[in-house]
Amino acid sequence: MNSRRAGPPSAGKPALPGASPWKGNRERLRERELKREAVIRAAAREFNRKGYHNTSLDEIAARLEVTKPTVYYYVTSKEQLLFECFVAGVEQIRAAFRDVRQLMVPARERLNAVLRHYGEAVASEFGWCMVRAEDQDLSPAMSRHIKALKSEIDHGIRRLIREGVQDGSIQPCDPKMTAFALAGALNWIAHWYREDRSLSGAQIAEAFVTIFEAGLRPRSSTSQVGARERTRRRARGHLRR
Amino acid sequence: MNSRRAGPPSAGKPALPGASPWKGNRERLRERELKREAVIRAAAREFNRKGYHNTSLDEIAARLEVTKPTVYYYVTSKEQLLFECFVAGVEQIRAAFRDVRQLMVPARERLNAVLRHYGEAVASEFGWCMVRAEDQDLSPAMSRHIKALKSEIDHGIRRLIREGVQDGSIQPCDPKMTAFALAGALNWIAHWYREDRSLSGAQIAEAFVTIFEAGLRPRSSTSQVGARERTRRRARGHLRR
DNA sequence: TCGCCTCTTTACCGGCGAGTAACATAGGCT
DNA sequence: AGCCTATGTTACTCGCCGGTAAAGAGGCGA
Repeated sequence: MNSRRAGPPSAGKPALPGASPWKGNRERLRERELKREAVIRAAAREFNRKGYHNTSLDEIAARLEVTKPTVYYYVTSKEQLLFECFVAGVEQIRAAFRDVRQLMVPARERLNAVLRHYGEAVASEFGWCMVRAEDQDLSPAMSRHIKALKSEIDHGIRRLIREGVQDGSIQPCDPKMTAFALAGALNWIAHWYREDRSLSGAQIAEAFVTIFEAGLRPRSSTSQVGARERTRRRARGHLRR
Repeated sequence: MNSRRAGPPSAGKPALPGASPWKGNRERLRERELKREAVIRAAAREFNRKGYHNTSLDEIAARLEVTKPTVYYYVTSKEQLLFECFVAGVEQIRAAFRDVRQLMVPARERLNAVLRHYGEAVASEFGWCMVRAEDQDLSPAMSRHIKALKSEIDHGIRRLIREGVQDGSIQPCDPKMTAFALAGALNWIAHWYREDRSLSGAQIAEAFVTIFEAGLRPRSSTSQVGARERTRRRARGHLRR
């Protein structure tokens, strides 16, 4: 799957490990990797702007001011390009799960931390690719791979929810549906965030976490609520746009 | 935009309005409309299964056991097909807003009613098309049209939220972000619902409404919560899949 | 100076799929 | 019969785009 060409072609030199024969080699591999990443980021940006199917490799190449075969020098196919973008996005979220594991706080707060990272990842440049990488667009092998990664994240969220219900920090609820609701709300950010960038990814994530925590129904802190709800007759023509 | 061919070709008969000259005409127009709808539904199903770009008009035609030009007899382009699917889905939601307008209940309950319909619409056969109709895939004219409809729904939700905050039935919150969160969670149903159909659309919508209402943080009804949160050290290797 | 390796280009192929032209069939209406 | 309209079909066009072959261009070691 990972198709970096293997190291020295066959026999470069008898090694001499410390001081380098193959002097500039390290340097070159580094540059190569940088270019490869540039290709992937350029692809992510174009996919984000115009969608996977509406973006041609010629366009991606043009953005980088090179030609299509150059792009193919760094990746093997358009599909792989999408896949790499997806992985780049998902990796941020996996990292969030790892970070959070050692926090000694109630599960709800660990969940919140993950959701914040999640939201930021979705708002990042790879967000669209991560969220919208469709199994339908990919070969069976890649499709399986992507599904596995998505499922891992989904189950990570469900686990945190379950733990939260157990330790009392989360309202009893159906972990599966709740995970779908949370992830869905956050995933959807990718759809509207490019139009409306008035807030940063972190701000949005924070706002969402607040909403998730509180819920719509007023908290009883302000006396009993049900009684205070005033049913008003709405004026006609109120629904005009 | 609406391209039904206009009524009688030019001069059919001098009218005679009661008993019909043009006898079977009514009948035929009706059948025509049925076929047209069948085309749109077939398209919706295929788009749902394989995505817009991965579905060819030949495939849609094959599903109907006709040929591509027949499809073109009923619609003018693939784009229009997507658009009609979109409208079919959105119309269900607009209807929900209309229905709810005359309910004499707190805004939160009106919002919930809309969200239930919304969720069912997304889980319906047109859900995917409605949610995923991308401006990027459409001509500027259609794109504007779709954006307007989406925006109408978005603002409808925001309005209900604002009203709920005012009448005290909804927790004070940012209407815009809250609307995005709610709509996003529901929209996302379209992504996972075709894989996992263990629940009906209505059941899912109901579950989501419950989650939105309650929020994650436990309600204080069960004594003061913060104190009960037990911080547990998680065992190593807990994150294994 | 020569050969080799890395990177990039120019110039092409092949196929898929949207959309169309033109012809075929069926069922009235006159 | 003869015609007209509605409905489908067969058989095509044509542009786009993913992917590739093959040929430079520069650098570096020998």
